[in-house]
Amino acid sequence: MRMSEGVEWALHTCANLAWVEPGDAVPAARLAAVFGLPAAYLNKQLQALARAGILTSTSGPRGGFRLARAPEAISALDVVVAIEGAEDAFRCARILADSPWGDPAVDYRATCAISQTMRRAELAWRRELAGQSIADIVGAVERRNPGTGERLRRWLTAARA
Amino acid sequence: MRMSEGVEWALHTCANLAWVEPGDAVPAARLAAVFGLPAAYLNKQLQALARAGILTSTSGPRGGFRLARAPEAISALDVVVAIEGAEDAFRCARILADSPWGDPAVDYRATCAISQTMRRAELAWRRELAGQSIADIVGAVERRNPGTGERLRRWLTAARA
DNA sequence: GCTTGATTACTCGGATAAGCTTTGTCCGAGTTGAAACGG
DNA sequence: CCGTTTCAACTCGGACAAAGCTTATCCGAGTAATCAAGC
Repeated sequence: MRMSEGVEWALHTCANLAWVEPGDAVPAARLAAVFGLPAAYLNKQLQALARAGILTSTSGPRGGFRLARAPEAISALDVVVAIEGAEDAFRCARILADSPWGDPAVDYRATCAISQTMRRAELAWRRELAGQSIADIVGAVERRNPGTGERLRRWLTAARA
Repeated sequence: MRMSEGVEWALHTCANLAWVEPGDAVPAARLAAVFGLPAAYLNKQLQALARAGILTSTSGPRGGFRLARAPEAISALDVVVAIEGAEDAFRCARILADSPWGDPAVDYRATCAISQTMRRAELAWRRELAGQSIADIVGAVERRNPGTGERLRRWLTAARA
Protein backbone atom coordinates (compact mmCIF):
# COMPACT_ATOMS: atom_id res chain seq x y z
CA MET A 1 0.00 0.00 0.00
CA ARG A 2 1.63 3.18 -1.16
CA MET A 3 0.24 6.66 -1.29
CA SER A 4 0.86 8.71 -4.41
CA GLU A 5 3.77 11.07 -4.16
CA GLY A 6 1.47 13.73 -5.55
CA VAL A 7 -0.19 13.97 -2.15
CA GLU A 8 3.00 15.26 -0.61
CA TRP A 9 3.47 17.75 -3.43
CA ALA A 10 -0.13 18.90 -3.19
CA LEU A 11 0.00 19.44 0.56
CA HIS A 12 3.23 21.40 0.41
CA THR A 13 1.96 23.45 -2.50
CA CYS A 14 -1.29 24.27 -0.73
CA ALA A 15 0.71 25.42 2.26
CA ASN A 16 2.83 27.57 -0.03
CA LEU A 17 -0.23 29.10 -1.62
CA ALA A 18 -1.63 29.86 1.80
CA TRP A 19 1.29 32.22 2.32
CA VAL A 20 0.91 34.36 -0.78
CA GLU A 21 -1.63 37.17 -1.03
CA PRO A 22 -5.10 35.69 -1.55
CA GLY A 23 -5.57 37.59 -4.80
CA ASP A 24 -2.29 36.54 -6.40
CA ALA A 25 -2.15 33.52 -8.68
CA VAL A 26 1.09 31.55 -8.96
CA PRO A 27 1.91 29.47 -12.05
CA ALA A 28 2.52 25.76 -11.67
CA ALA A 29 6.03 26.17 -13.03
CA ARG A 30 6.99 28.51 -10.21
CA LEU A 31 5.34 26.36 -7.57
CA ALA A 32 7.27 23.41 -8.93
CA ALA A 33 10.54 25.34 -8.88
CA VAL A 34 10.29 25.68 -5.10
CA PHE A 35 11.06 22.00 -4.64
CA GLY A 36 12.63 21.25 -8.01
CA LEU A 37 9.66 19.17 -9.09
CA PRO A 38 8.71 18.36 -12.70
CA ALA A 39 6.45 21.27 -13.58
CA ALA A 40 4.14 19.48 -15.98
CA TYR A 41 3.42 16.72 -13.54
CA LEU A 42 2.76 19.02 -10.63
CA ASN A 43 0.43 20.90 -12.95
CA LYS A 44 -1.50 17.68 -13.41
CA GLN A 45 -1.92 17.28 -9.67
CA LEU A 46 -3.02 20.87 -9.26
CA GLN A 47 -5.62 20.28 -11.92
CA ALA A 48 -7.07 17.60 -9.67
CA LEU A 49 -7.15 20.04 -6.78
CA ALA A 50 -8.93 22.56 -9.00
CA ARG A 51 -11.51 19.97 -10.04
CA ALA A 52 -12.08 19.24 -6.35
CA GLY A 53 -12.75 22.91 -5.68
CA ILE A 54 -9.67 23.42 -3.51
CA LEU A 55 -7.86 25.65 -5.99
CA THR A 56 -9.00 27.97 -8.75
CA SER A 57 -7.01 28.24 -11.93
CA THR A 58 -6.49 31.17 -14.28
CA SER A 59 -5.05 30.97 -17.77
CA GLY A 60 -2.84 33.42 -19.58
CA PRO A 61 -0.27 35.94 -18.35
CA ARG A 62 -0.36 36.59 -14.61
CA GLY A 63 -2.43 33.44 -14.38
CA GLY A 64 -1.82 30.38 -12.28
CA PHE A 65 -3.34 28.75 -9.21
CA ARG A 66 -4.64 30.18 -5.98
CA LEU A 67 -6.56 28.78 -3.02
CA ALA A 68 -10.29 28.65 -3.66
CA ARG A 69 -11.11 29.27 -0.01
CA ALA A 70 -9.49 30.17 3.28
CA PRO A 71 -6.74 27.83 4.55
CA GLU A 72 -8.85 27.19 7.65
CA ALA A 73 -11.51 25.66 5.42
CA ILE A 74 -9.20 23.20 3.66
CA SER A 75 -8.45 20.01 5.56
CA ALA A 76 -5.61 17.64 4.88
CA LEU A 77 -8.26 15.05 4.10
CA ASP A 78 -9.69 17.27 1.36
CA VAL A 79 -6.32 17.34 -0.36
CA VAL A 80 -5.69 13.62 0.03
CA VAL A 81 -9.11 12.75 -1.34
CA ALA A 82 -8.65 15.12 -4.27
CA ILE A 83 -5.45 13.35 -5.32
CA GLU A 84 -6.07 9.77 -4.27
CA GLY A 85 -9.79 9.54 -4.81
CA ALA A 86 -12.56 9.00 -2.30
CA GLU A 87 -12.46 5.22 -2.27
CA ASP A 88 -11.17 3.36 0.76
CA ALA A 89 -7.79 1.68 0.55
CA PHE A 90 -9.35 -1.61 1.62
CA ARG A 91 -12.04 -2.69 -0.82
CA CYS A 92 -14.20 -5.54 0.34
CA ALA A 93 -14.51 -7.85 -2.67
CA ARG A 94 -17.32 -9.72 -0.90
CA ILE A 95 -15.50 -13.00 -1.25
CA LEU A 96 -17.81 -14.39 1.41
CA ALA A 97 -20.49 -14.46 -1.26
CA ASP A 98 -18.38 -16.99 -3.19
CA SER A 99 -18.15 -19.43 -0.31
CA PRO A 100 -20.28 -22.59 -0.49
CA TRP A 101 -22.85 -21.11 1.91
CA GLY A 102 -22.54 -17.50 0.79
CA ASP A 103 -25.62 -15.57 -0.21
CA PRO A 104 -25.21 -13.38 -3.32
CA ALA A 105 -28.09 -11.21 -2.11
CA VAL A 106 -26.35 -10.18 1.09
CA ASP A 107 -24.23 -7.01 1.04
CA TYR A 108 -21.15 -8.34 2.76
CA ARG A 109 -19.54 -4.95 2.75
CA ALA A 110 -21.90 -4.04 5.54
CA THR A 111 -22.04 -7.30 7.47
CA CYS A 112 -18.60 -8.94 7.10
CA ALA A 113 -16.71 -8.53 10.35
CA ILE A 114 -13.39 -8.12 8.55
CA SER A 115 -14.75 -5.43 6.30
CA GLN A 116 -16.09 -3.60 9.34
CA THR A 117 -12.78 -3.82 11.14
CA MET A 118 -10.88 -2.38 8.21
CA ARG A 119 -13.48 0.32 7.75
CA ARG A 120 -13.24 1.39 11.37
CA ALA A 121 -9.50 1.81 10.98
CA GLU A 122 -9.89 3.91 7.86
CA LEU A 123 -12.45 6.09 9.57
CA ALA A 124 -9.98 6.76 12.38
CA TRP A 125 -7.42 7.73 9.76
CA ARG A 126 -9.82 10.04 8.00
CA ARG A 127 -10.95 11.63 11.24
CA GLU A 128 -7.37 12.49 12.07
CA LEU A 129 -6.76 14.04 8.64
CA ALA A 130 -10.05 15.90 8.67
CA GLY A 131 -9.03 17.54 11.95
CA GLN A 132 -5.96 19.16 10.45
CA SER A 133 -6.35 22.16 8.16
CA ILE A 134 -3.85 23.83 5.89
CA ALA A 135 -4.00 26.75 8.30
CA ASP A 136 -2.97 24.47 11.15
CA ILE A 137 0.01 23.24 9.20
CA VAL A 138 1.06 26.71 8.11
CA GLY A 139 0.68 27.95 11.67
CA ALA A 140 2.85 25.16 13.04
CA VAL A 141 5.60 25.91 10.54
CA GLU A 142 5.50 29.64 11.24
CA ARG A 143 5.66 28.96 14.95
CA ARG A 144 8.69 26.72 14.59
CA ASN A 145 10.44 28.77 11.90
CA PRO A 146 9.30 32.39 12.05
CA GLY A 147 9.78 34.25 8.80
CA THR A 148 9.26 31.22 6.58
CA GLY A 149 6.07 32.64 5.13
CA GLU A 150 7.48 36.04 4.35
CA ARG A 151 10.57 34.55 2.71
CA LEU A 152 8.50 32.16 0.61
CA ARG A 153 6.02 34.82 -0.44
CA ARG A 154 8.84 36.97 -1.69
CA TRP A 155 10.47 34.09 -3.53
CA LEU A 156 7.24 33.08 -5.24
CA THR A 157 6.46 36.60 -6.44
CA ALA A 158 10.03 37.64 -7.18
CA ALA A 159 10.00 38.01 -10.96
CA ARG A 160 6.57 39.54 -10.97
CA ALA A 161 5.66 43.12 -11.83
CA MET B 1 -3.97 4.42 -2.70
CA ARG B 2 -5.13 0.89 -2.88
CA MET B 3 -4.54 -1.95 -0.47
CA SER B 4 -3.52 -5.31 -1.87
CA GLU B 5 -6.38 -7.71 -2.30
CA GLY B 6 -4.20 -10.28 -0.60
CA VAL B 7 -4.93 -8.59 2.72
CA GLU B 8 -8.58 -9.51 2.46
CA TRP B 9 -7.73 -13.07 1.54
CA ALA B 10 -5.22 -13.36 4.35
CA LEU B 11 -7.60 -12.06 7.00
CA HIS B 12 -10.41 -14.35 5.92
CA THR B 13 -8.06 -17.30 5.74
CA CYS B 14 -6.66 -16.64 9.19
CA ALA B 15 -10.19 -16.53 10.53
CA ASN B 16 -10.92 -19.83 8.81
CA LEU B 17 -7.81 -21.40 10.29
CA ALA B 18 -8.84 -20.19 13.72
CA TRP B 19 -11.85 -22.47 13.47
CA VAL B 20 -10.09 -25.73 12.67
CA GLU B 21 -8.43 -27.86 15.32
CA PRO B 22 -5.12 -26.25 16.34
CA GLY B 23 -3.15 -29.35 15.37
CA ASP B 24 -4.65 -29.76 11.90
CA ALA B 25 -2.91 -28.26 8.88
CA VAL B 26 -4.96 -27.23 5.85
CA PRO B 27 -3.44 -27.06 2.36
CA ALA B 28 -3.52 -23.77 0.50
CA ALA B 29 -5.58 -25.35 -2.27
CA ARG B 30 -8.37 -26.18 0.13
CA LEU B 31 -8.26 -22.80 1.81
CA ALA B 32 -8.48 -21.20 -1.62
CA ALA B 33 -11.43 -23.40 -2.58
CA VAL B 34 -13.52 -21.87 0.20
CA PHE B 35 -13.74 -18.59 -1.71
CA GLY B 36 -12.90 -19.80 -5.20
CA LEU B 37 -9.55 -18.00 -5.13
CA PRO B 38 -6.54 -18.86 -7.34
CA ALA B 39 -4.74 -21.42 -5.20
CA ALA B 40 -1.21 -20.63 -6.28
CA TYR B 41 -1.58 -16.95 -5.55
CA LEU B 42 -3.17 -17.48 -2.17
CA ASN B 43 -0.28 -19.80 -1.44
CA LYS B 44 2.05 -16.92 -2.15
CA GLN B 45 0.28 -14.73 0.37
CA LEU B 46 0.29 -17.45 2.99
CA GLN B 47 4.02 -17.79 2.51
CA ALA B 48 4.31 -14.17 3.56
CA LEU B 49 2.24 -14.90 6.66
CA ALA B 50 4.52 -17.83 7.44
CA ARG B 51 7.62 -15.67 7.07
CA ALA B 52 6.03 -13.18 9.47
CA GLY B 53 5.53 -15.91 12.04
CA ILE B 54 1.74 -15.83 11.89
CA LEU B 55 1.38 -19.24 10.27
CA THR B 56 3.48 -22.36 10.23
CA SER B 57 3.75 -24.46 7.10
CA THR B 58 4.20 -28.19 6.65
CA SER B 59 5.17 -29.95 3.44
CA GLY B 60 4.03 -33.26 2.07
CA PRO B 61 0.85 -35.28 2.57
CA ARG B 62 -1.36 -34.06 5.42
CA GLY B 63 0.68 -30.87 5.27
CA GLY B 64 -0.52 -27.32 4.85
CA PHE B 65 -0.83 -24.21 6.97
CA ARG B 66 -1.96 -23.65 10.53
CA LEU B 67 -1.92 -20.73 12.94
CA ALA B 68 1.43 -20.31 14.64
CA ARG B 69 -0.18 -18.97 17.81
CA ALA B 70 -3.55 -18.44 19.46
CA PRO B 71 -6.07 -16.28 17.56
CA GLU B 72 -6.11 -13.89 20.51
CA ALA B 73 -2.42 -13.19 19.89
CA ILE B 74 -2.80 -12.29 16.21
CA SER B 75 -3.95 -8.77 15.50
CA ALA B 76 -5.39 -7.50 12.25
CA LEU B 77 -2.40 -5.19 12.07
CA ASP B 78 -0.05 -8.17 12.17
CA VAL B 79 -1.72 -9.63 9.10
CA VAL B 80 -1.80 -6.34 7.21
CA VAL B 81 1.87 -5.68 7.90
CA ALA B 82 2.81 -9.19 6.85
CA ILE B 83 1.19 -8.70 3.45
CA GLU B 84 1.69 -5.01 2.78
CA GLY B 85 4.99 -4.44 4.50
CA ALA B 86 5.80 -2.31 7.50
CA GLU B 87 6.35 0.95 5.65
CA ASP B 88 3.88 3.80 5.95
CA ALA B 89 1.62 4.57 3.02
CA PHE B 90 2.77 8.18 3.08
CA ARG B 91 6.50 8.42 2.54
CA CYS B 92 8.04 11.77 3.19
CA ALA B 93 10.43 12.39 0.30
CA ARG B 94 11.92 15.32 2.20
CA ILE B 95 11.24 17.68 -0.65
CA LEU B 96 11.74 20.54 1.78
CA ALA B 97 15.43 19.79 1.56
CA ASP B 98 15.31 20.70 -2.13
CA SER B 99 13.84 24.13 -1.55
CA PRO B 100 16.17 27.13 -1.90
CA TRP B 101 16.54 27.43 1.87
CA GLY B 102 16.34 23.73 2.66
CA ASP B 103 19.05 22.12 4.75
CA PRO B 104 20.19 18.67 3.54
CA ALA B 105 21.41 17.89 7.03
CA VAL B 106 17.96 18.21 8.61
CA ASP B 107 15.79 15.10 8.84
CA TYR B 108 12.55 16.53 7.49
CA ARG B 109 10.73 13.32 8.17
CA ALA B 110 10.80 14.28 11.83
CA THR B 111 10.34 18.03 11.61
CA CYS B 112 8.12 18.68 8.57
CA ALA B 113 4.62 19.56 9.78
CA ILE B 114 3.00 17.78 6.86
CA SER B 115 4.95 14.62 7.47
CA GLN B 116 3.91 14.71 11.11
CA THR B 117 0.26 15.20 10.25
CA MET B 118 0.24 12.24 7.91
CA ARG B 119 2.11 10.14 10.43
CA ARG B 120 -0.39 10.90 13.16
CA ALA B 121 -3.19 9.72 10.92
CA GLU B 122 -1.41 6.49 10.11
CA LEU B 123 -0.76 5.86 13.79
CA ALA B 124 -4.46 6.22 14.50
CA TRP B 125 -5.12 3.69 11.74
CA ARG B 126 -2.59 1.27 13.12
CA ARG B 127 -3.87 1.63 16.66
CA GLU B 128 -7.33 0.68 15.51
CA LEU B 129 -6.09 -2.39 13.66
CA ALA B 130 -3.81 -3.43 16.50
CA GLY B 131 -6.82 -3.47 18.82
CA GLN B 132 -8.65 -6.10 16.82
CA SER B 133 -7.51 -9.71 16.99
CA ILE B 134 -8.46 -12.67 14.83
CA ALA B 135 -10.23 -14.02 17.88
CA ASP B 136 -12.34 -10.86 18.07
CA ILE B 137 -13.34 -11.22 14.44
CA VAL B 138 -14.13 -14.89 14.77
CA GLY B 139 -16.13 -14.21 17.91
CA ALA B 140 -18.18 -11.52 16.21
CA VAL B 141 -19.02 -13.82 13.32
CA GLU B 142 -19.99 -16.70 15.59
CA ARG B 143 -22.18 -14.36 17.60
CA ARG B 144 -23.97 -13.11 14.52
CA ASN B 145 -24.14 -16.46 12.71
CA PRO B 146 -23.95 -19.32 15.21
CA GLY B 147 -22.71 -22.56 13.69
CA THR B 148 -20.51 -20.93 11.10
CA GLY B 149 -17.36 -22.29 12.68
CA GLU B 150 -18.60 -25.85 12.97
CA ARG B 151 -19.83 -25.86 9.39
CA LEU B 152 -16.56 -24.46 8.09
CA ARG B 153 -14.42 -26.84 10.12
CA ARG B 154 -16.28 -29.80 8.65
CA TRP B 155 -16.01 -28.42 5.14
CA LEU B 156 -12.27 -27.82 5.41
CA THR B 157 -11.54 -31.30 6.76
CA ALA B 158 -14.12 -33.14 4.66
CA ALA B 159 -11.90 -35.30 2.46
CA ARG B 160 -9.44 -36.04 5.20
CA ALA B 161 -8.80 -39.37 6.89
C1' DG C 1 -2.87 61.89 -25.10
C1' DC C 2 -6.52 58.37 -25.62
C1' DT C 3 -8.93 54.59 -27.82
C1' DT C 4 -8.89 50.60 -30.52
C1' DG C 5 -7.24 46.64 -32.63
C1' DA C 6 -4.00 42.99 -33.64
C1' DT C 7 -0.30 40.51 -31.77
C1' DT C 8 2.41 37.88 -28.78
C1' DA C 9 3.73 35.60 -24.86
C1' DC C 10 2.01 32.96 -21.24
C1' DT C 11 -0.88 29.51 -18.71
C1' DC C 12 -3.74 25.73 -18.05
C1' DG C 13 -5.72 21.35 -19.85
C1' DG C 14 -6.01 16.98 -21.58
C1' DA C 15 -4.02 13.39 -24.64
C1' DT C 16 -0.04 10.39 -25.00
C1' DA C 17 4.22 7.20 -23.48
C1' DA C 18 7.60 4.87 -19.83
C1' DG C 19 8.42 2.56 -15.27
C1' DC C 20 7.08 0.03 -11.43
C1' DT C 21 4.05 -2.42 -8.32
C1' DT C 22 0.61 -5.70 -8.02
C1' DT C 23 -1.44 -9.82 -9.75
C1' DG C 24 -1.22 -14.33 -11.61
C1' DT C 25 1.10 -18.82 -13.24
C1' DC C 26 4.29 -22.51 -13.37
C1' DC C 27 7.45 -26.10 -12.18
C1' DG C 28 10.95 -28.04 -8.98
C1' DA C 29 12.69 -29.56 -4.01
C1' DG C 30 11.45 -31.76 -0.04
C1' DT C 31 8.55 -34.61 2.83
C1' DT C 32 5.34 -37.86 4.30
C1' DG C 33 2.47 -41.68 4.18
C1' DA C 34 1.55 -45.99 2.12
C1' DA C 35 2.49 -50.06 -0.26
C1' DA C 36 5.38 -53.92 -1.41
C1' DC C 37 8.67 -57.10 -0.02
C1' DG C 38 11.33 -60.10 2.78
C1' DG C 39 12.13 -62.36 7.14
C1' DC D 1 2.58 -61.26 11.52
C1' DC D 2 6.28 -57.56 11.80
C1' DG D 3 10.10 -54.69 10.22
C1' DT D 4 12.36 -52.59 6.33
C1' DT D 5 12.73 -50.58 1.97
C1' DT D 6 10.96 -48.47 -2.01
C1' DC D 7 7.87 -45.68 -4.14
C1' DA D 8 4.57 -42.38 -5.34
C1' DA D 9 1.67 -38.65 -4.28
C1' DC D 10 1.27 -34.43 -2.06
C1' DT D 11 2.65 -29.74 -0.41
C1' DC D 12 5.19 -25.77 -0.04
C1' DG D 13 8.58 -22.53 -2.10
C1' DG D 14 10.50 -19.54 -5.16
C1' DA D 15 11.36 -18.29 -10.10
C1' DC D 16 8.98 -16.46 -14.14
C1' DA D 17 5.30 -13.68 -17.04
C1' DA D 18 1.05 -10.41 -17.67
C1' DA D 19 -1.79 -6.53 -16.23
C1' DG D 20 -2.84 -2.16 -14.07
C1' DC D 21 -1.60 1.96 -11.87
C1' DT D 22 1.57 5.56 -10.98
C1' DT D 23 4.77 8.70 -12.89
C1' DA D 24 6.30 11.63 -16.49
C1' DT D 25 6.11 14.31 -20.88
C1' DC D 26 4.33 16.87 -24.68
C1' DC D 27 1.68 19.97 -27.48
C1' DG D 28 -2.67 22.47 -28.37
C1' DA D 29 -6.66 25.85 -26.85
C1' DG D 30 -7.61 29.82 -24.58
C1' DT D 31 -6.52 34.22 -22.31
C1' DA D 32 -4.74 38.51 -20.94
C1' DA D 33 -1.32 41.90 -21.23
C1' DT D 34 1.31 44.52 -24.57
C1' DC D 35 2.44 47.22 -28.41
C1' DA D 36 1.36 49.90 -32.42
C1' DA D 37 -1.48 52.58 -35.07
C1' DG D 38 -5.10 55.77 -35.79
C1' DC D 39 -8.10 59.49 -34.01
